[in-house]
Amino acid sequence: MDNPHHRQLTFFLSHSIDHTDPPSVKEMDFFSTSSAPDHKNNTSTSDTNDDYQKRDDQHDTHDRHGSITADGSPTRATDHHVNTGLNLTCASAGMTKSDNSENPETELSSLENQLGKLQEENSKLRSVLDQITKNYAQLQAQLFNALQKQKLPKNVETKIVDPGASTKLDVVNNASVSDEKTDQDVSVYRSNNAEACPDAAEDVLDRSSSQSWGSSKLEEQPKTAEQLPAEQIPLRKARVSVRARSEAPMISDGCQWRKYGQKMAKGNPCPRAYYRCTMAVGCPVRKQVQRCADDKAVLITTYEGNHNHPLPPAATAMANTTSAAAAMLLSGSAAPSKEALTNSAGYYSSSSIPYASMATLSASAPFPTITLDLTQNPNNAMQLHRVPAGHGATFPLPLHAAAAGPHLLGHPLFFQQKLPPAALMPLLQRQPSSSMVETVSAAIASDPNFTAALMAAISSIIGVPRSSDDNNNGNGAIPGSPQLPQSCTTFSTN
DNA sequence: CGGCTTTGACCCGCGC
DNA sequence: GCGCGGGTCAAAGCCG
Repeated sequence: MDNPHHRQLTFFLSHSIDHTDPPSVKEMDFFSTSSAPDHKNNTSTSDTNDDYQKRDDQHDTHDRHGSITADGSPTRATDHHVNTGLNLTCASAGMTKSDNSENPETELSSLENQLGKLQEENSKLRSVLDQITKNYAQLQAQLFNALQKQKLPKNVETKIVDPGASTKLDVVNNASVSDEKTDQDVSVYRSNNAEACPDAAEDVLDRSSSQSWGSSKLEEQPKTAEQLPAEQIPLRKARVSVRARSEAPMISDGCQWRKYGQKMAKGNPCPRAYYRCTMAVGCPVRKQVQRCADDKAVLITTYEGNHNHPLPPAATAMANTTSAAAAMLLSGSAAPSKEALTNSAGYYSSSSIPYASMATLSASAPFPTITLDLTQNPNNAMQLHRVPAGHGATFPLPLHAAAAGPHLLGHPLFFQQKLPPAALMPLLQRQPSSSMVETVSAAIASDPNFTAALMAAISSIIGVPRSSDDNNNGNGAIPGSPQLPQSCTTFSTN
């Protein structure tokens, strides 16, 4: 459990921050079980936007630095619901019981002193974050320019896209030989993405790379009236669905939505609501919100399209998350290797793969859909959600075979229908009404394997072994950074 | 009054 | 061709 984060921490320190004197003690505290009580017990329900924003900011900071013991606000630390896997705690380094036992005044001043130091450190980290944000914006612009150049000749673009798609199909075929529907499903998938709409895949990727969630307006090239429809239509062929437990009628993802329709879906007593983004005129992003027929506590939110405007920080995490998922879906890099597939073909037969991911392709799926299932708690993550036979084939599609700790690792990615998994859910379960943004981002951020897979996806798309320079929320573009939410923005949901 | 929700109608794709 | 279901439109109403 700790290892992945330690790796993240180490990586970050070695690449981005000017730590003249690495605060090893503080880092130790982060992962120290003794000083980091299980924050699963934190059950704060205050979830105002303000709180959310704070946590979001804080979370970003943790994701990036992993070495923040506190941000100067112990209460915020305790309010932090997101299981980042860092065992974050408000306990300060060196604050032991023995220290508190005598000389209350001395102790108080000591605490204040420590608090001041923590606040100072926090401000430093924030300034670092600001710098990273700026760097990110620059890199994003550069990436966009590079992608634009790369896309110009269509055949070249196709060249980039097709290998990924074929790889994916091959992988699927090999991984699901036991399912007779596989070929059919694959064919459907292929037709949906290549034959029926030859430009769909590349368009999707185009959009993904140029119109990602939260992408800056600076990146938005003026589009002609003819270009827009051509881009948008294929774009909406791919979707990212997020399943989460929530009592709220709609998860708060930081965006502004306007409801434009509601329908009763067949087979589900709960109506499906249709929303479109209203944060910018003409934003093509839409989402569907519907409760799961089987479990009404589960809210299924399906995102479609890419924002054509900057997103507020609170919205970028979700955007990044869905972008990453979509990127993996579209790039065909979700499955790193056939070997990996083979190894996990037993559906989590080994407990050494706590949260293996899997994917399904459905013949009934009108478009490729990737589902982030956040409804599973770690204890259930091993359970396999088999897609009903009538819904298509299910193939294990491990995004990572590495064992993750019993926390937030593993992101079940389902291609249409559910792909169970993951370990993200305990958070939402504890705070059903809270935003998913932090949960999702925390989970993904905590999974270097997912990030690695994403990196592969990105590489397959742009043909450059680049890691993470795209982050709409201005998250630091730390090359090779395992913090997925900070790295996947460019290749977004469709 | 502007923005949002509601809701019935309409369009379109798909399967039979 | 027809029916069904998903998705969208747009008028009407509501609300701050």
